[in-house]
Amino acid sequence: MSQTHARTSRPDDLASQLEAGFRTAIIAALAECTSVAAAQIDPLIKAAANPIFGDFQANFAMSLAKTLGKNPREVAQMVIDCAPASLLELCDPFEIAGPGFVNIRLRPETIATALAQMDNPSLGVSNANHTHTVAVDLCGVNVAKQMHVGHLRATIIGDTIARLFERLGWRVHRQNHLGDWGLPIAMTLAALRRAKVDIARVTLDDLNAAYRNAQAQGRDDEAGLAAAHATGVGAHRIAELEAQHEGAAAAIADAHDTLRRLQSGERGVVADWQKLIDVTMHEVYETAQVLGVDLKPEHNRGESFFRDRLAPTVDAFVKANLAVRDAGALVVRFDGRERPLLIQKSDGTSLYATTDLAAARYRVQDLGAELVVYCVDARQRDHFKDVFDAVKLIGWTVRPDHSQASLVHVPFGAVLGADKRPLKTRSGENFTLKALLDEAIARGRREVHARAASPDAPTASLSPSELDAIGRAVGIAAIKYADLSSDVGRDYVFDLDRMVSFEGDTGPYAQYAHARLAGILAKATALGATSGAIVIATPQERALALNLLRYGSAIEDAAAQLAPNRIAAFIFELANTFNAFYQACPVLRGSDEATRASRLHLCDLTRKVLADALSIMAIEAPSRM
RNA sequence: GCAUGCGUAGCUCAGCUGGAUAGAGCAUCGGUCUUCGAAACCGAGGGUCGUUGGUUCGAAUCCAACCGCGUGCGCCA
Repeated sequence: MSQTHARTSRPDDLASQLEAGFRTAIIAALAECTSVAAAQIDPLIKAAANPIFGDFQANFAMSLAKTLGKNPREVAQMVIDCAPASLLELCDPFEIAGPGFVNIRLRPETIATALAQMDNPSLGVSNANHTHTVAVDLCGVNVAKQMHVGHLRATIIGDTIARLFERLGWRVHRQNHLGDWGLPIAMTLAALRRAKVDIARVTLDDLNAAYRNAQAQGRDDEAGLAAAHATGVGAHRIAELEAQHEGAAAAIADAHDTLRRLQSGERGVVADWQKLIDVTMHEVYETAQVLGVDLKPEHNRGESFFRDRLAPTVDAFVKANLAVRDAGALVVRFDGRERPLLIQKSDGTSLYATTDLAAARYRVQDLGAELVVYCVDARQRDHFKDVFDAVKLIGWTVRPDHSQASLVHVPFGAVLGADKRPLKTRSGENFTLKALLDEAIARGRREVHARAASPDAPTASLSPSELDAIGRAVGIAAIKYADLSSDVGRDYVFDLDRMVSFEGDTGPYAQYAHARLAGILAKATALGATSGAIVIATPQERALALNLLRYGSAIEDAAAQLAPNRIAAFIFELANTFNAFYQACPVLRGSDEATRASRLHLCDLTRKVLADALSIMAIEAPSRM
C-alpha cells in the first residue's frame, strides 16, 4: 500500500511549523541561486531516527547540495544561517551531523506550549473535514451462512477505517454488502421449503446446514460421470453418479423456480426470504456488538438492494459500446489485459460483478462519496481491479459536483492456523467467528479473575459480574489488536495463546497502561492533587510528550494510507513510553508540588489520547483490569 | 502458462514512501516489587534484509532477472 488516499493538513502542528520555518530559510538561502526548482525546497522534516540525534531532523541538504554542486554540510549551514526568528525560538541551536543532516532539538518550553495547545477535545487531530464523504464497504456476510474468521477481518478493518474517517470529521457511509440475493439464497430457500421446515422457527445453524446441503445437492458431477464411463468403473458407481446428476439438475431447477418466484414478488416466498435474512442478521448484529463494531440495519446495502439497478447497469454498458457478446455472455474488455469482466451470463442473468458496478455507481453518484473503500479479502484483487476499471470506463467515478471519486480496495490476508493453512477446526470445518470470540472472552475472564484473587490487586473489590465485563473487554481487545496491528494485506497466523498472553505488543498491554493511568488519576483526585503547567525535565517526560504530539499526524497518516496498523503502532509506542515514564518519574510521591502538577497533567493527557486512539479501533479502555 | 502479492533475528512482525549503527514483541540469559498496578521496567546475546545485477552521494525501500511460497485466472460470490 503506497498510495495516499486522503490528505489533510494542520498548519498549527509542530512538524508543520518546523517545515514552514525551514522552507522560509531555504528560500532565503537560495535567493541568489536561480537554478533550483520549487520542489527542491522541501525541508524533508522527519522524526529523529534516534533520540540521540534530537527530536526531529531535516534531510534537505544532501539532495539540494547535489543540484547546487556544493558540499551538503555547507548547504545545511547556509540554510541554518537564514533561519527566521520564528523558527529559532522553537529550538535549541541546530546541529549538522553526518553527511548533512540537520538535527533539531525542541526547547522544553516549545513542547510544553504544544501540549497545552492540543489539550482540548480534538487532541491534535483535525476534524474540520465535514465537506468530505467516504463510503466504506465492510462486513459483507452471506445470508444463511454462519460468520467465520474471514468476516472478522472485513468487519473490524472496515469499522476501524470508518471510525478513522469519522474521527477526522468526514461524512461516513457504512455499506454492508450482504449476499442476500440470487441463486445461492434461492437454493437454500428451495431446500428448506422442500424439506417442509418451519421457517418461522428456524435457527442460523439450521440455515447453515441447509445452505451447505443445497450447495452439495446442486453440485453437478458431470465430469465425474464422464470419467466413470470412460474408465469403465462398475455399474453401481455409474448409477450413483447418474442419480446425483439428476438430483442436482432437479435441485437447480427448483432453485431457479424459487428465484423466479422471489423476483416476481410472490408473497409467501418473499416472507420466507425475509425470515432468512432476519435470522442471519440477528446474529451478525449480536457479534458486531460483542466486537464493538458499529453495524446496524441501516447500513445494509446488500445485493437485493441493487436488484432493480442490474438491468440498467447492463444496458448502460451496452449503450456505451463497452460490453460485447462473447459465447452468449456479455463482457467488458480492457486494453492490455486478457481477462474480461463478465457482467451478464449467457442465460441473461447478471452476476456479482454487475451488482458491484451498480453499487459503485450508487456510492459515488447517490451518496456522493469522493472515496469508496472496499474492505474485502485479498483474493478478490483482480475482481476489484476489473470492476474499478469498468466503472472508470463508463464514467461513474464522476460525482454530482463533477469531481472525481476514487475507489480503493483494501485487500486483507487470510487468517491461518498453526500449519500455515487457512484456519480450520480439527474436523476440517471453518472456524465460526462466534466460537473464536467465546474462547477469547473465556481466556480474558480467566485471567482477570485470577489477578483479582490477589487481595492487594486493585480489582480485588470488584464483583464477579464487573470482572466478567472487564475480562470480556480484555479478550476482545486481544483478538482485535492482533488482527489490526500488522499490515492488513498480509496473512497472519492465528495463535490465541500468543494474543492472550497479554504481554508485549498486545491489546491488553495498551489497556494495562490505560488502567495504570486511570489509577493514578483516581488516586490524585482522592488526594485532592490537581494538575498544572507542564514542565519537561527528564528524558522520559520528553519522550512521552513527543509521542503525544505525534498523535494528529499518526491518525492522519493512518487514514491517508488506509492502514489501521499505524494506529496500533502509535498506541504501542505511547503505552511503551508511558510505562518507561511511569517507572522513572514518580507522579504522586517523591516529587514537589510543581512536578506533581506537571506530571499529573501529562498523565491526564496521555490517558485521553490513549483512550481516544483505542476508541478508533473500538477497543475498550477499562479503568481497572 | 499468464497475472498478482509476499520473502527482514530461532518464531511472529514493524520499518513513517530513498537517509545516520536495520527496529519491536515472543523465546533465551542477567538485573528491578516494604514507595503511584511487575499484564510493567532496565540490560545482554541474536541479521549476507531470498539471490544476482542496476539506478543513486546513499537502497530493506526504486528498476531488471532469477529462486522459493501464496493467491487469482468467463457464465460461483
